Amino acid sequence: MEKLYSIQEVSQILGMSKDTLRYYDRIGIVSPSREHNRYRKYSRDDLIGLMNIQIMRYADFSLDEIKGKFDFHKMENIDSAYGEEVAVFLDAKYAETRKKITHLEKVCQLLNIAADTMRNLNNESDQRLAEFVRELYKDIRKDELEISKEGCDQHQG
Amino acid sequence: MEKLYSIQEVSQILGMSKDTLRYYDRIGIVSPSREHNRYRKYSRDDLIGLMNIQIMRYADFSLDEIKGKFDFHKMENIDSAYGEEVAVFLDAKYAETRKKITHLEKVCQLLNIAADTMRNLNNESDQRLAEFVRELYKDIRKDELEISKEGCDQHQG
DNA sequence: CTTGACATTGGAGTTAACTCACATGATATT
DNA sequence: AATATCATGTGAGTTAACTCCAATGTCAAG
Repeated sequence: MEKLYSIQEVSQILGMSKDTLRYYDRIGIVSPSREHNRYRKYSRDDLIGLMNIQIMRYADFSLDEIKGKFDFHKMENIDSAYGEEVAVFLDAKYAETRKKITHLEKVCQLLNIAADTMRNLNNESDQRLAEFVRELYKDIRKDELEISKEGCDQHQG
Repeated sequence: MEKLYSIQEVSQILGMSKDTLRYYDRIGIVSPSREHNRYRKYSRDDLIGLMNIQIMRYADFSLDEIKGKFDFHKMENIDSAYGEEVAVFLDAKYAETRKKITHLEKVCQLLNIAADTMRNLNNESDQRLAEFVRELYKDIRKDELEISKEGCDQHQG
């Protein structure tokens, strides 16, 4: 018979608060078995599930996504169709993440130029900042328009 | 006399909702002058302020940060001490942003390996994923510990 | 049998940056 | 005057992922 862990033990082992563990139970993400006294008892599999969730959260998956796509009861019997479905999902997340990186790279450039401008206040750096911001602003507006094309019925009140 | 813009015009020109503009007024970020009928009338300076805010939001500054550090009334008379203060602030934001990028690069790697694993289910890719996750998990826990060292009194319920 | 440390639940509070609903007032057109 | 379209302020709702609280139950030790 395998060892079962109390909520306190799991909290310490995995570094998540007891409230979070109870929350995950509530929303059906990891629901451990119970003792006769209704205390939660986490199995080794529960711990592994929780660790997987920590990884997914690190990878910026929402709890909804985790619940929808990575139900580990489904995962037991993986057929290749389901495998491919998940792979496609991961690909999409990858693309999304790359986009975020591109965005943040631009932000870094902006911050760099702006700090420089604040440090040595001359026309040259001023111009450079202004130019960069102009370019950026075009991008921002372009993104906005794309969004309102897809989602429709924004900003027209 | 310069042209003044109604809230509707500003909304269309800058692509922000009227509610957002009213919200910014409420919290004192951009508060335009009023007509006798209490309608908001945005000056050219107000528009520039709003565009600056759009840029800052793009750069992931919170409205609080914007309000605190980039009050454009202060900005009028920039002394070099204030300039340096802002520059330091921008530097910190830069470092923070670089950290985020590093994080997202790891996420990309993870997603890549995971998708690969889901596509061709063999021991090799399995191992690679497991290994990568192990490394990642160390990092995650390391970060957590650092946070609870700084902020103190977390996770010990 | 009381004390203390643990556990349970349900529900409310937190955060940021909006977003919406509503009752009402102003302006322009028919 | 009626209508349509704009504006106003206030307060409440939204979102995700917790986080906190209060009332209560369980259990081991002294």
